[in-house]
Amino acid sequence: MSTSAENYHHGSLRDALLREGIAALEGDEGKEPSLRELARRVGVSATAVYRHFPDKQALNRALACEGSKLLGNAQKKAADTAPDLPTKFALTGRAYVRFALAHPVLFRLMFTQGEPVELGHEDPDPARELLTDITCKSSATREEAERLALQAWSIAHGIAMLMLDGRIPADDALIDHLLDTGSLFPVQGRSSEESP
Amino acid sequence: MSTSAENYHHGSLRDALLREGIAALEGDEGKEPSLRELARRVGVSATAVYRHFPDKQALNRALACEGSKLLGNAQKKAADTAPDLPTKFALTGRAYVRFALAHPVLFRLMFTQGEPVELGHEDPDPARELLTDITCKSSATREEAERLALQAWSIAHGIAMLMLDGRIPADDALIDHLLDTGSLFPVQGRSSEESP
DNA sequence: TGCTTAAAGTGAACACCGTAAACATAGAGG
DNA sequence: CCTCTATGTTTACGGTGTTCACTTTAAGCA
Repeated sequence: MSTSAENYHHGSLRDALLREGIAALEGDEGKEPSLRELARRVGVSATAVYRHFPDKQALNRALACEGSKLLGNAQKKAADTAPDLPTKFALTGRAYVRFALAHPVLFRLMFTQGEPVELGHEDPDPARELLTDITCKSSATREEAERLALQAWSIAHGIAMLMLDGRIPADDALIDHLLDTGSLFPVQGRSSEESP
Repeated sequence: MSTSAENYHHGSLRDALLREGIAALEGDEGKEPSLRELARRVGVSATAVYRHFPDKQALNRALACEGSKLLGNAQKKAADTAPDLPTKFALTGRAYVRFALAHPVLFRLMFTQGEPVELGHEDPDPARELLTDITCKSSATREEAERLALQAWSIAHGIAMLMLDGRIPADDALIDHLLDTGSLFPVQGRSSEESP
């Protein structure tokens, strides 16, 4: 009797905390749940959490990690529906901003954590990996590709944050309008007419 | 004896709170000071704050407002040193990101507030005003100018946030590298061949 | 099988926090 | 001079993250 069920010692508290934590973050309440509140929901004493995470920040980091995976999946799914590279590029950015708007608290948490989240052991943020992957194929030099990736990331992140903070109307059309850099990013118009 | 000195009834608590608040936000401690801590620094009981602000969020909004003025000044100063429009555009963006890096807690506070800060009664964010002012002079249509302004704001804000969150190295050279949109934003190369 | 042991969960306690309510004081104005 | 009101203080409540000493439980070894 020790497969993975929730028994006396609750079995897998860690997983339950992460699950309930993500659920709470995605819920409509605009605030991240307190440690005690989370423990309450899982049906466990507050201090039990400390058997699995050294402190609240560590819990948050784990949740942020979970969020990064979700974002990565959303972007990958979006990219897969696109036929060509420019479309992939555009849809990836759109998915990024939409994810932020769909899960505001989680998205904020993912970036508010002190250090960048280390997902697995070696591989970095899947979102970023996908992005550089795309730009690499459409730029001459590697430096140019990296710069393009960072610029694209910055503009998407900026749009997301400004919309989250109510500085810019969180309008779907506006997302595309701002992300459609048109003449801006060369990747948009270069895949078919390569050499100038 | 009631000019503006700090007397028995402390005179101008409101101003003192704002002053000490900004000082605390600009200090090296990476955390925004608690209401009680702030009151302690000013030498007043915690609940005295509530005579001047309905709650902590209101205090924060006032501090954010103060911060917006500081940012506006920094940008204006940067813009004034530039001879031509493209340079103004570039230096404004650079000042924005540098301000964020120089005052991380304050900058975050300015945007984390629920609603956008209303500075005076009518006039909006001075930073944004300056920006649209610049893009208006370099774009054909008003729509094009607004889009350009929002895109520029987004990329600067994105860079600032990503650097603040440790996603991107907070490197001065990198700021310019990413902000130098070069072929990206048309305003860069248009001021000399524009017909006024 | 039974004993030991370490992992996992508990409750009480501490120092904070934001906020509310009742009370105190000082300076202004009739 | 005496009152009134703006501004401050004390006390108190519920919430938080975290520590500590304690109990329970399951697993491993004799």
